[in-house]
Amino acid sequence: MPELPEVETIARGLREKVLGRRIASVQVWGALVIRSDRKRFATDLQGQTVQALYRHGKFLFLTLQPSSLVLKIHLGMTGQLLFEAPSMTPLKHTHIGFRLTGLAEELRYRDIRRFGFLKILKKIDSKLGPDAWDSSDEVIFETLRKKSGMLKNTLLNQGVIAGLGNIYVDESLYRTGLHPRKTLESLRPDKLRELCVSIRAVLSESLQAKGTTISDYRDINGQSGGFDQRLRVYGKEGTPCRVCGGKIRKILAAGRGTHFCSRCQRAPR
DNA sequence: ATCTATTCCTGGCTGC
DNA sequence: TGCAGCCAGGAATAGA
Repeated sequence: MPELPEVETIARGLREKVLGRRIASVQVWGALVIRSDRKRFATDLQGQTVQALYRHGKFLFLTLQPSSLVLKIHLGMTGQLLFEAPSMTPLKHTHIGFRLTGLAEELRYRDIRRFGFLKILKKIDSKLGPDAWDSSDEVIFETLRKKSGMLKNTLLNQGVIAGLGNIYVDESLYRTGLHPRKTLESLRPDKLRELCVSIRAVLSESLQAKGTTISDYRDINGQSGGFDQRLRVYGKEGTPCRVCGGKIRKILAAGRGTHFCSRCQRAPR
């Protein structure tokens, strides 16, 4: 499932390929992933040049000229952006194809579970908090300092900090020795600082490995990520903690499978 | 303000 | 081997 490092990896690859190119045509095989006016989708995009590509949290924003419209993309759980030869029969669950001028391959959006979506907007919208990677440590620290609630809930909330998903929240909390059900307001400033450092370290390491491959994540070249081997708690329930030998457990928190070390990460109260 | 439950969806896994 | 049932979860939304 693509979280910040995976989406950033995709964004970097995409920029190289699509910036400055004009969208020659748009093929729609499955319109259900389009969350704006479906009738207008292809015609709005055709003839537009991709001026810039931004990532904010797990969202991608492609700004288009001359219309100034914005194509907003979220990959959900299983969304993939792939470059394939137009002659190649689209893989099952491929929904949209973009032909770009001067590019032999076609950019295709594939999404098995269809939790992802594409949307055309008049301008970049943002209900998101500061990006977990692009913002300074100070901004992340100050943002979290003003918040309350359970760590797992708050860190997953994209309106607070944008980009963290289930995997990286669990991994960050593990590294800081914090139980996912602890509250933000119960943390001393130095511990919160430590959490911020852990978040950045996990993201940095995963980005270097080009992300984690869980489910169907692939970058634009169809490559999977390499961070899987560095996961310490996510998907490791029942195995011993590498630090203390305690048992890694899995509970439900914030409606998500939540992994932690029963010894390193003490439950509140 | 914060939290939980629900909806969307399909492939993979479990158990019989 | 087949198949039913369950599980995974990001975002949006309703309701507590």
